[in-house]
Parts: sequence; structure tokens; C-alpha cells
Amino acid sequence: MTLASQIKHAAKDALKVLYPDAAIELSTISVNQTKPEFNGDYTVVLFPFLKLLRQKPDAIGKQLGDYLVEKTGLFSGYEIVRGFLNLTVTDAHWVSFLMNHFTDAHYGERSKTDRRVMVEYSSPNTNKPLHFGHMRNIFLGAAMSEILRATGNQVVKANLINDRGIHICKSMIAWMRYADGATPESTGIKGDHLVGDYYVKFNDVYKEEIAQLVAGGMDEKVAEKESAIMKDAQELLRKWEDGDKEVRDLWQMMNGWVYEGFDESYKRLGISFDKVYHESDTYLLGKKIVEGGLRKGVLFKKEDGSVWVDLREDGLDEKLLLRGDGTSVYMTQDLGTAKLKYDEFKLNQSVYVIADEQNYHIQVLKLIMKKLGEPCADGIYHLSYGMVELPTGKMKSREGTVVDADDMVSEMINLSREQTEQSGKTEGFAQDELAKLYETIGMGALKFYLLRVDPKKRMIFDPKESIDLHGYTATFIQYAHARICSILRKENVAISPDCTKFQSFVQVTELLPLEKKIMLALEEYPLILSDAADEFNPSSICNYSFQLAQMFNTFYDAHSISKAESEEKKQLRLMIIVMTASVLRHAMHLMGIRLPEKM
RNA sequence: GGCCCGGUAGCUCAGCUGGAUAGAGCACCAGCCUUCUAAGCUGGGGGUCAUUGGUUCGAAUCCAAUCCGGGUCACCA
Repeated sequence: MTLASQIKHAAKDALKVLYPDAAIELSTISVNQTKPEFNGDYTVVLFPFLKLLRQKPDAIGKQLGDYLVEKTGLFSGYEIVRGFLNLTVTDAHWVSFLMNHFTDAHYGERSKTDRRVMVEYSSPNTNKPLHFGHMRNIFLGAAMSEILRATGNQVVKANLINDRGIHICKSMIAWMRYADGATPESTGIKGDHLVGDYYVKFNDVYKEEIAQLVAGGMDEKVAEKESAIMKDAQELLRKWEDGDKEVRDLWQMMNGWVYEGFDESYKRLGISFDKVYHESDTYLLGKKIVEGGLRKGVLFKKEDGSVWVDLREDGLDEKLLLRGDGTSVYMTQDLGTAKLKYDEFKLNQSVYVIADEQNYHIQVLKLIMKKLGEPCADGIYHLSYGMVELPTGKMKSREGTVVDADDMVSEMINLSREQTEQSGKTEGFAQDELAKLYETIGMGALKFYLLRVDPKKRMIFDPKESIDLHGYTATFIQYAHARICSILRKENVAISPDCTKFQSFVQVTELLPLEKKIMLALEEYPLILSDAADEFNPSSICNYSFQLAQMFNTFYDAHSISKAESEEKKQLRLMIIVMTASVLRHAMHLMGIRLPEKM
């Protein structure tokens, strides 16, 4: 239990004793951290009690304050300021808090349970390389997986690869026509980029053909359907569905190139999956579910043979589930995959990390599953995130404004190298250590930039700002961590020291405000982590980590650790910074960000 | 038009289960390196929390309406 909620309960018990006739609910008691301009650590707001107790705030505050100080032993004193009871926690409590937790590498985690959660993220199409928008998805999914794991869940990280459909056929057609047999090996181009190049080529040719047809007097809508290259692509899709060997072979070869490229990108991003689904394997499964729904009478068939679900009583529309010719649509395959996931892992929750433009789609998916009585329905959760936009407008691959993921990664790493060289902090590093450091800094900055914003909000990606390694960035946190490690090195203290070494030194009574401030923040970490899990929002952890790093920097500037006023103080401060570094490492690890010991 | 999401400093964002004088970062101005890493620290200017009304001891936070921006409502995925 957090200190704040301990205080809440203590206050409730106290009021019950002090005012036996008044029934004070726990929910009417509000406990916050005391604002820095006042004395105290935690504040109980007295206003809600005025009516119930028919007393003035000062009177209630005095009774409550006296009682709490006397009976709990948790507080050394209190002040009442205009209806707020500011309680000061004893220094002894903080010291024992430190002793109990400062070497715990798992501090803040919840104990493990049997709750099974799948987090599906990335889920790329195989016709083009990953771009910047995908990175928000990927980092969110990876971070949430770690956060859910740290809060007690059994997590399965899943990737559903959209490897079939007209989009990949477009790349295939263009490759057949224009590539002259080019392969990643023959060209030296990364596989996903090579295939992406032909997707772009397709669109160029397509646009040109439409323009010509329109110039010849054809209506644009008709021209879009009459374009020769588009017809070829559709023909190719039909052949693929029929299982045409040549087409399937080409498809397999080109997808193989893309997978190699993706694997390289994932590796560089520090991303992995426990389970990979391919849409080509799962897209037929939904049909069975639809047939079952028909038999149950939950779904209905129209004259042309198409199958629908009626969602009008839920305030939505009718929704198509199978085409008249029996082929499946997007929703059909998602029904199948949802059930497959559930059956395979007996999931309590299935998280979909998908952009908010699909809010409606997931809502419908969940609703249909519910109507069909599928047990997976309740566990479906859409982690919806806003689009990433450029300052100039939206990122759309066809408009040429796309920022490629691989390029972005390289750019960040280059920048961290320039920055480090410029600051002259390369001394004492071996070449390979430096390379690793640049990657740690560059990737950290990238991940942090994308995770520090509330997922549900749209965000603007300003290339200039994103490469800033000052201020509210991972670099800032990494730097604070490196400074701590530097002190620990000089004091011969291990990063995760043996706590018994410190036992004898804990007799400190007078805590400085800045010492206490950091401990207050450390005490809060489990709650921050817990909230991030409950709200599916890693940004609060970014925020917290930055603030904690900032507190350390302020402390570092104001008070010396190695030359503290006394040996006891020095030991206390060492414990504080050991725990600070440990919490920062834990928090950043959840985001997939490493903290160097030297930079 | 229906439904969903957003609007807080010049810019990018916190704060939103109601609590004290609304906070960071960037940018701008002024200071701080013979002392543990200046990728840092301290101070300053900068706000009608979109607007209006309501709820109450108290509203950026809750409710309603309005305005602005985005998304979505396909036999596309």
C-alpha cells in the first residue's frame, strides 16, 4: 500500500474515533502530496468534513493532526493552513523505507499472477518498409508488454503480418514488369525497401495510366478501374487465391525479402515477438465462425448470398461479414484471428495496438464476438493511438512525405555521435563501446520522444525537435544515471550493492528537503507503474522518470554526496542515489531504453 | 449529418477519479564549471486552461450547449 493510501485509512480511523456519530466515507478523504511552498509531506483536505462534523476547519485539523501524530507514530508534526492539514512524515520512516527497498531491482512491480494477456502490435503490411508512424505503434506495444509483465501479467507479444491482399500484388506486378530479376542480393538493397520501391513504382505507373485515360476523355472513376496495371494486379490476386504455383512462389520469395528486412529493423529497434501470425494462414478461419453464427441465427444472409450482422439496436449499422462470392473481408479474418488467439493462449485480455482510425472497426469486432457468444469478446481491448503527423501535414506514404524508420534510426545514432564528439566526452572509451553508446543514446531519444506523449493524442513529429538531446528527453535521464554511476564508481559502491554494508550507518535524523523530496518520489514509483498499466499509458512513466532525474540533478548541484557533512549523511545519500538509479533503470527498461554507466 | 477523440504559455506537451498562487521542455533574457560528468543547475519574462452557462465551500478537471480541429460511418485493408 502506498503511503498516501495508508494516510487515508489512518485519517478515516482517526475520524471514526474522534467523531463516532459522523460517518465519514473513505472516498471523502482526499490526500495529496503537500505543495512545495508549504511545510509538510502529505496533505489532508479538511473542507469535505465541515458539514458532516459541523466544526471549523482549524478545529478539525487540530484534533485530527494531534490524533495522527500521537497514535500512528508516522508523523513528526503538522501545520494547518487555510483548511489544509499538512502532515510531516518522520525522518525515521523515510530512512527505513530506503533500507527496505534501495537494493530491490524489482521495486515497484506487482507479484505475478496467472492472468494472461496478449499484446498485438506492429502488424505490418509486406509491401513496404516500416515508416515513422509504425514506430509509435511498435514502441507502444513493446512498452505496454513490459509494463503489463511488470504488473503481474503473463504477456504474449504478438505480431500479425498482413502478408496477402492487393497491396502485395501491386509490388509483385511492378517487380515482374520492371525489375529485370533484381533481388536484395543483386542490388544490395534491403529487402523491404526493394519491395517498397516497386510498390512506389506501381503507383507511379498507375497514376500515369489514369492520367492518360482521363486525357483521352475517360471519367476518372472509370479510369481507375480500367488502368491496365491495376487490372493486372487484380488478376494476380485472383491467381493467388486460386493457389497458382508460380504466383505463390513469387509471393513467397518477395515476402521473404521483406521479412529479412523487417527482422533487421526489429533487431535494430530492440523489438521481439513471442508469436507471429500470418494473415494468409488465418484469413479463412473467420468463415467458420460466420457459418456458426448463421446457424445460430445471429447473422443473416441476403439474396446475393452475402452474410451480414445487424448492429442497429446497438446504435450501429449492418456490417458485411462475407461477400456474395463467399470470400472474406477484413472483419472476417479478424474474427478468426481473435478466436485463434483466445483458443491458443486462453487469454484474459487481448490488447490490439492499432491507430485510432480503426476505433470503429474494433468496436464492431468486439460487438460481433459478443453477439456470437464467443468467450474472447470481453477481453478485447483496443489500445488506440493518435496518428503521427509532420509539421507540414499528415504522413502518407503515397505523398512522399513519409519518414522511413531505418533512416530515422540512422539519423538519431549519427546525431548522438556528433553530439558526443562535440562535447569531448569520448575519452576512455574503446571504439566498440562508443558505437554501442551512440546507439543507446540515439535509440533512447527516439523511443522516448514517441512514448512521452499520451497515446490517444495525435502527435506532431517535428524532425528538428525530435533530435534535440536536451531537456525532456531520454538523454537527460541517461545523463543523470551516468552521473550517479560515476559517483558510485569513485566511492567503490556497486550499482546494486549489498544492503548489509549500509545497515550500520543508518542513524541519520535530520533529512534535508531535497533528500526527502527524492525519497517521496521514489515512494511513489509503484503507484506510477500501476497506473500506467491500468490506463495503458506509458507516457506517465516517461514523465515520472524525467522528474526523478531532474530532482537528482538539482540535488547533485546543491549538495555533495562524496563530501557530505558526515559519514552517516554520505551513506544515506549513497543509498538514495543507488535507489534513484535503480528506479530509473527499471522505468526506462520498460520503455526499451538502456541507461549507460558512462557517457 | 450520426458516433468517437482532442482544444492548456510563441512551439511541443504534463496536470483531468474536483483542492492551496495552473506546471515542464524548447525558444528568449540574466547568472553558475580551480570542488562528485555544464548532455547540468539557479533565476526571469510569457496564460481569458476554446467560448458560454450550470453543479459547490472550491472547477483546467464534473455536466450541458456552442465554436474550432481530427477520425470514422466501404462487397478497401
